Amino acid sequence: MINNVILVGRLTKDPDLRYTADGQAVANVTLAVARNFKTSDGVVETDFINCTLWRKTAENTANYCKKGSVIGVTGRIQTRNYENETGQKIYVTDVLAESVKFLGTKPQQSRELVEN
Amino acid sequence: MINNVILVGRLTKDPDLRYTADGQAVANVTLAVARNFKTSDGVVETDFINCTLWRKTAENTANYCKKGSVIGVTGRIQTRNYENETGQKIYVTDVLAESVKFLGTKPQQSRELVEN
Amino acid sequence: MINNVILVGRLTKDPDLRYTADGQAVANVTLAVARNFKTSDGVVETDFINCTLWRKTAENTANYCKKGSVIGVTGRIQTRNYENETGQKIYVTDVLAESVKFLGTKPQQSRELVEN
Amino acid sequence: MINNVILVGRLTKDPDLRYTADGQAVANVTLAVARNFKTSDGVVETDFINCTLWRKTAENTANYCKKGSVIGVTGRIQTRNYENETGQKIYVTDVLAESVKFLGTKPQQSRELVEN
DNA sequence: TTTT
DNA sequence: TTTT
Repeated sequence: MINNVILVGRLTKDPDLRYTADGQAVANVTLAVARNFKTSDGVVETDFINCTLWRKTAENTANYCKKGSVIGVTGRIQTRNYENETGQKIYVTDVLAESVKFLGTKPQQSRELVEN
Repeated sequence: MINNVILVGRLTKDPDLRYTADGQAVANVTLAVARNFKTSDGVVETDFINCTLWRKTAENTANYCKKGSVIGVTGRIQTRNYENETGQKIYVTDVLAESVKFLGTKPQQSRELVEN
Repeated sequence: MINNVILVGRLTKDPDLRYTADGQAVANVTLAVARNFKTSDGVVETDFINCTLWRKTAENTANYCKKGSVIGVTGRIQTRNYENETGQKIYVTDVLAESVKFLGTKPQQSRELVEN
Repeated sequence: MINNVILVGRLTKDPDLRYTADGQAVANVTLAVARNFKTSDGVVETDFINCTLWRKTAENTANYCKKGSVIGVTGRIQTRNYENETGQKIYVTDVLAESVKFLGTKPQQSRELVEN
């Protein structure tokens, strides 16, 4: 079945790189992605999307990107759930990155050129 | 910023259609999307992805689709959070559908034709 | 740079499988993809999109699909150009498939559930 | 049927803005999109993808972008054909833009962070 | 709360 | 836990 995601957004903090027990690099980042439309009272909201990166992609992103960096991510949505300490079921959704592209770090004035 | 999702999967239950106070139709569905790869022990896992549909898209999907229907969804990831009764912060991620395509209901033998 | 395509459409003819001089399987297919909107005079038009498949993807698609099959393709747009016999420059654009998913063969009543 | 494209690339020249007989703005641009992989002899090739923009999207892109600008485009592939003066059938494929996002103009050091 |  |  098809499951494809493409994001361009800004890192909310430095990538958090770790290694699994068997030595696989893994990093988690959160992308702030401003919406292209406003609420009824004119506010631009932002979605905060968690992404999981593996291996070289994780290491390279940790090396080249930091809080505020603009990156493009392609990947797929993944879901899982677990029970927390209090026995409550917690549902987790994030994006498993297949590729990451570094798009810059400057106070970049990205600008929406569409109107429908 | 860019935020695009494309999914093809199966409804885990009948669409749940409601109306907001001001009369907007809204439906929630969950798509079961089998992964295209197996775990290290050969299991095909499935992601369960919640989608929110509005207006005509919500009504049409509720009319034409049911548990087991295969649909294609394009849209964007949205996130929000709230505090539950016990004061715990709950993070919610789902897909805001922009279009929905009905792709059939049969015991459809979808088959992956890729190998990398 | 980012270049991602997702298509669901119908094969206009049986896949055409060949092998390169060094034994790589390659297949060309054309996908008929009906548009989700009508012309000003109410006609639904169709785009005919050429796709190139390689290796296992080519062989599996040739084995499992035929004229009329509905498939999903993810991949990227590629362009090239050459001069024909009369010295005229010919520009060619097609989709390099990264994955192909077989979605059925029946006279499938795919139905658009969106309206904006 | 599904037909979705997402591109991030660089304008090969200034947008070419025109108006149809009935006053609709339309612009054509070509995006240079470097591939994320090399040929067998280590060359990074580039695809040159024609895009058609309409109305506000056309006008805004013509106003804010120029040769070298990096933009993100979402849209769909469209195909058409015609006979040229010599009676030869010419097939044309381009991307009908649904949204355009301006991502900067600097000699932007976009960098691929993936490896597969 | 999960579909075939 | 949120970026500019």
